[in-house]
Formats: sequence, C-alpha cells, structure tokens
Amino acid sequence: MQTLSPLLNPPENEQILLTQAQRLAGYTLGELATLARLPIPKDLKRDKGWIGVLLEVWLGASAGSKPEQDFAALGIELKTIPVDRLGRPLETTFVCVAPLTGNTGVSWETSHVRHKLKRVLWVPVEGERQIPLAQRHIGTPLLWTPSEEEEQQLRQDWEELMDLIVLGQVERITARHGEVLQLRPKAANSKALTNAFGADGAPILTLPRGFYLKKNFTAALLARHFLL
DNA sequence: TACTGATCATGT
DNA sequence: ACATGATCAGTA
Repeated sequence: MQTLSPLLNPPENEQILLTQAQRLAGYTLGELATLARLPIPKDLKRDKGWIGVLLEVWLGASAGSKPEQDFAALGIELKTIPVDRLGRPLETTFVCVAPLTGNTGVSWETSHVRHKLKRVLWVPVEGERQIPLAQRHIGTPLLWTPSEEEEQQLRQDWEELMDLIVLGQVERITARHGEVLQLRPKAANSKALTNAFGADGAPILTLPRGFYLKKNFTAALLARHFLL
C-alpha cells in the first residue's frame, strides 16, 4: 500500500503531473495540509494564496515567487479555482500584471496573457466560505489548452484593453470592459502606484492593473470538460 | 447576491 | 516596486 505523498521535485512529464493531481481529488485541504506538515490558517483573509501554495507543494511546483510558469519544463501553469457545489467559479482568475508602459509594438502573439494561458492545469477546490477551510475538498483536475474560439475571445479583449492603455485611457477602463478578460487593480493597496501615460501623453501615476479571467469564461471551460 | 474595486502575505 | 499565490468585502 503506497501512502500519498507530495512530489518533492518537478514532475518529469505531463502524465506524472496529471496523475498526481488526479490522486488529490477527493481529499480535503486539511488532510493534504497535515500530510505535508503545512500549518492550516483559520481562514483565507490573511492567507489568500494558501491553497495555491499547498497545491504547489503537492504537485512539485517550484514554490515561491519566480517569474516563470509553475512547471517551466512542461510549459504548464497551475491554477487553483474556488468553485461552488455545482462546480461553478466563485472568483475571477488572476492571469498576470498588465504592462502600462513600454507597449510600443506589443502583440497578442507575444503577450504575457497568451503565454500564461497556453496550457493550464486547473484544480477546482470547494470555496464556499460556510465550509471550514480544512474541510474543503479538492476536485477533479483539468489540463487545458485554449480552443481556437477561446483564444479569439481572449485576443479580442486583450487587444481592446491594450489599445486603451496605449491611448492613455487606462484610468477610464473598468472591470466591465471585455467579455472574458477584464482589467482590475492588482496591488498591495490603493496607495501603491505605478507609472503610466495619460490621455495627453504625459506620464501619470496610477494603480497597477492585472488581467483577470471573468467567471463566465472559466465556468464555460470547466463545464465543457465536466459536462461534455 | 453578483460584481467591481481593494486588499493580504511573502520573496526578489 | 513588482513578481508569485489569490480572496475580501462594500455596494449596486
């Protein structure tokens, strides 16, 4: 009888990664945290990334804040996604920070968004706050690559948002822009500012922004897998 | 109650 | 300040 244990090194291939992720399905966060000897916070208020770190440990991702894909050798990004009892996303999904300067000549093909989403291992986790953190279950993982339709949706929103940024309209962008991809603040707080350009072309200080996948998009990609 | 704008921890 | 990991929480 083999005991479930965290991967100590990056998985050597996709199959090993996927198999390990599938093994975790059905376990609770409390069980996995105890086995990995990771302290369990009371809730996520001050540990918003805790579930992500826990899964990184179990799947052998090089944990920490390196500007790489989680499984660089495999070209795979890991995303945990909080879902309700029906498997629908409870939150938007952060993709990457949006570049507000130095965007002359940037294209969708070479964008960070496209690179990040090229191949993603989605791990659904029960996320309803009424369920104590330790009792939330891991769901069935999904190794995903954007379909042509999904990539076109992403590309259209990305180009529209980047056009506004380049035109100095970043402060007029709200989370309502974009059908599947949105731009929202991504900062420690509202006092953290970064450089951008205003409508008149002059430099301005503004909140750092990030690209996020809207829930309708992640809901559809999860449903396509689990209902089809 | 869904959504948008704001926020939390940690490491480089 | 910015990258990693995201969720919180006020208000429409």
